[in-house]
Amino acid sequence: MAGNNDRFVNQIADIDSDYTKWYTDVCLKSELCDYGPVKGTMVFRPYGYAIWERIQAEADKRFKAHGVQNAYFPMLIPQSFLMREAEHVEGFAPEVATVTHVGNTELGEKLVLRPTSETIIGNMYSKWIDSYRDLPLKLNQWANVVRWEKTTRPFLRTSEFLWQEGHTVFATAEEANADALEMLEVYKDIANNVLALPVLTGRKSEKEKFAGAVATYGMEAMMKDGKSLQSGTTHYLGDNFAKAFDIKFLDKDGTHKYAYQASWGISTRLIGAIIMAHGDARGLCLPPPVAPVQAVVIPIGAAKNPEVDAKSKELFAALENAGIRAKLDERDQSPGFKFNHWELRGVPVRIELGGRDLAGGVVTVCRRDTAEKFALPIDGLVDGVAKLLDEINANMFKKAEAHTLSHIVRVDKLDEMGAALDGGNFCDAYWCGDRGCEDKIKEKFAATSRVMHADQSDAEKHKCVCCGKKAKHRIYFARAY
RNA sequence: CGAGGCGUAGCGCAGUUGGUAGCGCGCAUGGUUCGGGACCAUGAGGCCGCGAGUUCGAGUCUCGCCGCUUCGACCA
Repeated sequence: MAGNNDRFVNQIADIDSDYTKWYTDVCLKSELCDYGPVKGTMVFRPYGYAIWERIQAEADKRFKAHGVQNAYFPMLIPQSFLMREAEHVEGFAPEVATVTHVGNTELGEKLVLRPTSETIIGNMYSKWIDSYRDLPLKLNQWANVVRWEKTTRPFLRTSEFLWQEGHTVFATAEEANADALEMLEVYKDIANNVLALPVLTGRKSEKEKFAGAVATYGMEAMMKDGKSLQSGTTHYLGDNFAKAFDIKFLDKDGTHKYAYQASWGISTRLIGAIIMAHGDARGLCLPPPVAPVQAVVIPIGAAKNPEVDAKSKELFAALENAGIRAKLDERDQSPGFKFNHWELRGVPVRIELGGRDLAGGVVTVCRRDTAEKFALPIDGLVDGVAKLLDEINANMFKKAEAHTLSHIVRVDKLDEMGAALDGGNFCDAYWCGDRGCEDKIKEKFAATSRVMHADQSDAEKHKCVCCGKKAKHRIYFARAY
């Protein structure tokens, strides 16, 4: 099924034998992105950027519903800002790029390219917040950030990447922590319903926590190779940054208090998640809500059949008018070429229209997620396609969820972990909470703790998978990107 | 930053014992085609990563450098 013609079998690497190569092939050959001239940087091509724009639109809608407004803060941050929060410096220092010169003149205070904006936003918030009446303050920015990573991969890890970072401020610790948890649910909603991506959500271990946070919560998605991808994080920052940046407000009781903060982010890494969770031997498979092209109309034999030509134009216009992102492929290429072209690019629905269809008053429809081909009547086609798009989205989620659930195994003994991980599984395990055990598991199996299980009720009845002492948490261990 | 691999056309590669560069895909033009990657003809496209050395002669041998990449360590 993969290759109709031997010549093209190798257009993208085989997904089963070389997943890594398959991934980069899909990224590049479906024209999502390209490598930038500077190592580790990535160019978003229009097709890839369009996916990001869809994610942005869906996220903004939800942020707005949570009272969040968009704003923008500068990319250049005084180096000293980064130093103010001890854990924060330590965590980010190794990967921060610094601007030292302008022309030939050395700068008095060096500037860093933001690796994240807690510091500069904290600096501004301290000016803007005076009273409890100014709270809560909920801002979000869509921005680029720079983190100079050693090894990079398109979408998953690049020296510069695009994301959104929400920064919220509250009068109380409870509200701030609740915000971090609420936003995690928003992210889960986006993952599930926009990206058809099942995720595990929960609190992260101290080791995996954001540098400067009191608590970090994350959502983890399982890729087709069984590795986990951290797909979004929310942080309860306590008053750590408030103290570092002097964010205080005069409360109702007339006393000055430090504010409590949360921050949260999702990035273009989500596009990598889509690729790795849904892609197959034919390439990309895009969930309809983010697909730049949801349905492609392919006329067959239009050059010799004016009716086909006219009808395909008419159907295309009808789809567009109904708000379906459609495309009419009238290129002078063979149908098979076009089929493969759009399948590689993950277009959810293909509509074939030829003389044979026309005679029967139907079109031939092929859905990308299942490869099923069937006829749909031309009358009412727009509704049929709209329904099909919803169904595809639901099915893609179901399929990914089934894969995820069937690849989570309970592991009670350390020596079972290696086999479980090698089999592409997440390990559902109990853990004593000690960093030493996490380190040991990392060293032995190259796996890390991902997020804590939603159900912690019986954790203390069990023993740590690593050291055998009384467990504190139920948590997932997995190999991760 | 440690260990391996690789640098030849846009991409993927071949290049025998040293003799001045080839294949497939892609691209361009014309024609025939069009229900799963069409075919024919013609054509464009190369600082063989860079720099030294050996040689009458280097893509090929030697040394140095640079770049990329896979696996580790570090991370959204």
